[in-house]
Amino acid sequence: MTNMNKLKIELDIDLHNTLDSGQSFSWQKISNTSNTYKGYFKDTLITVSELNKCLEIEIIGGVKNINLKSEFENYLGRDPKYLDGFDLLSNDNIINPVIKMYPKLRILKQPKWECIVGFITSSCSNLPRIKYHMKLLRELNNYKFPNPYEILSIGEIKLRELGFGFRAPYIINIAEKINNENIYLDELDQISYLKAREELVRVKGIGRKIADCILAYSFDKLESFPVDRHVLNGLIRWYRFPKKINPEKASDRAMNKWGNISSYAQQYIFHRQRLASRASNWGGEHKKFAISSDIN
DNA sequence: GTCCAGGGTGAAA
DNA sequence: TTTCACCCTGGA
Repeated sequence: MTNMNKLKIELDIDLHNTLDSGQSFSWQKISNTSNTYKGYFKDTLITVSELNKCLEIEIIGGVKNINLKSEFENYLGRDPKYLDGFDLLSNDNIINPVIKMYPKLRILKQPKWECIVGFITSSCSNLPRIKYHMKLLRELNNYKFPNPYEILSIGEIKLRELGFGFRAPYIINIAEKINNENIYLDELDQISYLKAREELVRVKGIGRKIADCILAYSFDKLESFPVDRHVLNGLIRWYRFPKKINPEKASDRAMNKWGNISSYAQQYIFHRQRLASRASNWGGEHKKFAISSDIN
């Protein structure tokens, strides 16, 4: 007898570094030893397991009338190896070893609204806390992620009670905008990266970094190069960007270098920087990356 | 107990 | 261009 709630997808993907390292705030590893993640995909509660060159998905709860296979496959984005300009990355001394280490890392195409709320929430916070806040929003709304209208009825005061702090009015603000302009998100999808970014940055609470994250991780605009403090340090350290360059200028410069594959360049640099700092926290060197191009 | 930083942003100096 | 407040939490 087969379990109707289980299905397989023939994709070879690094779940940990794709689902659970900063792009998305929906996933929780179910145990330290497994390679299984649990979370809501749209409003369907599932577990995803990384098996030998394929994924096994099980529906646990929530909305069930969904074409999970094709929608989840779309969510997982595209294999970067086949994207235009990938050789720019594999020929890069700094990035090449990271690709070798994380060959199955992907950039997601997340549901837009949830991604927007997530990254506004991320400002000056940390991963566990962001995930906790996003979970609270679902719990408040019968385990469906509240749409803009529902966010408005929750209201700023309640959001502050939940711990969103200074981010609460920002979330209300964009909920109002989207609630008033029904097609806003679809329009952003249609226009160029640059126009979409200009539009997002006009919204109070969304600056350059958050706009870039949203465009890269849910709008499939891979020209985007989000610069946070880790990536900024990486660019300065490995690419000799000026020591006092500001994040926006650094992002411009990086986009200029990596063009339409910038978001992947950013992910690899992010992972490299994280590993390097983790290694130094252990008091050791990161041997795998101790190559001649490593400056200082 | 105090201090500080955590994938930022916006307003004022 | 630089500085600072904004919420809240956990660790030093």
